[in-house]
Amino acid sequence: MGRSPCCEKAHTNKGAWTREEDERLVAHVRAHGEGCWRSLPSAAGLLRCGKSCRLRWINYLRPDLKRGNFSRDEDELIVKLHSLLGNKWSLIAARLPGRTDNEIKNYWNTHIRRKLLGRGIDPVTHRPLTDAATSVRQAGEDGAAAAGRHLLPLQHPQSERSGDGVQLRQQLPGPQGRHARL
DNA sequence: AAATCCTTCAACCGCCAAGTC
DNA sequence: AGACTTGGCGGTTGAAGGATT
Repeated sequence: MGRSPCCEKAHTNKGAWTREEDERLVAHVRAHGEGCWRSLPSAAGLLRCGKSCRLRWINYLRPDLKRGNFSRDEDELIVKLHSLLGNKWSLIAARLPGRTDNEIKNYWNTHIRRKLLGRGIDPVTHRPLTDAATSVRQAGEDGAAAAGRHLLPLQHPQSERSGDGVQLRQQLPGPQGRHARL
């Protein structure tokens, strides 16, 4: 289709945000709200791509973020929601006030997933590993040792993106639809 | 004390769906 | 109706810091 790039990459900064960039972004959003992310960088005097600004705001700068360690309740809720929704991190995040999809995704991959594997539970199916022959085979290669980074591609393939777990979502209260947010 | 390995998490990438013209 | 733009999502990467050897 020939999409235009989201920004002029040659003229944007990448990598970690500086304090000054954070301050500019926060000041701009406070003054103008979360408007058009595409035009925000130039309006705010930032050499960043709009996507990058949005991500930085949502995952780090938003004032209502909780941050800090996950409580036991949150931990259990994430597992429960994941068993219902799969890797729908934004939907899971919508039910955890003050948490972001990125934060939950990271927490899942670094903590919960390993914990479930340690308990002999398949983190994909949420069933005992011995029950799911295929999963066991995968987990054998995967193993607890691989619980860290570069995990196996999780299930819920592309096709599910379009389906989007509508039925599952209807079982739960709260925001609905693909763009349900906090 | 230095080197190496491991873990964490902020940030990026590519894709898709919705919205607009 | 369809081309195009934009926002948003999930997967992945890589730097930084901690743990281990």
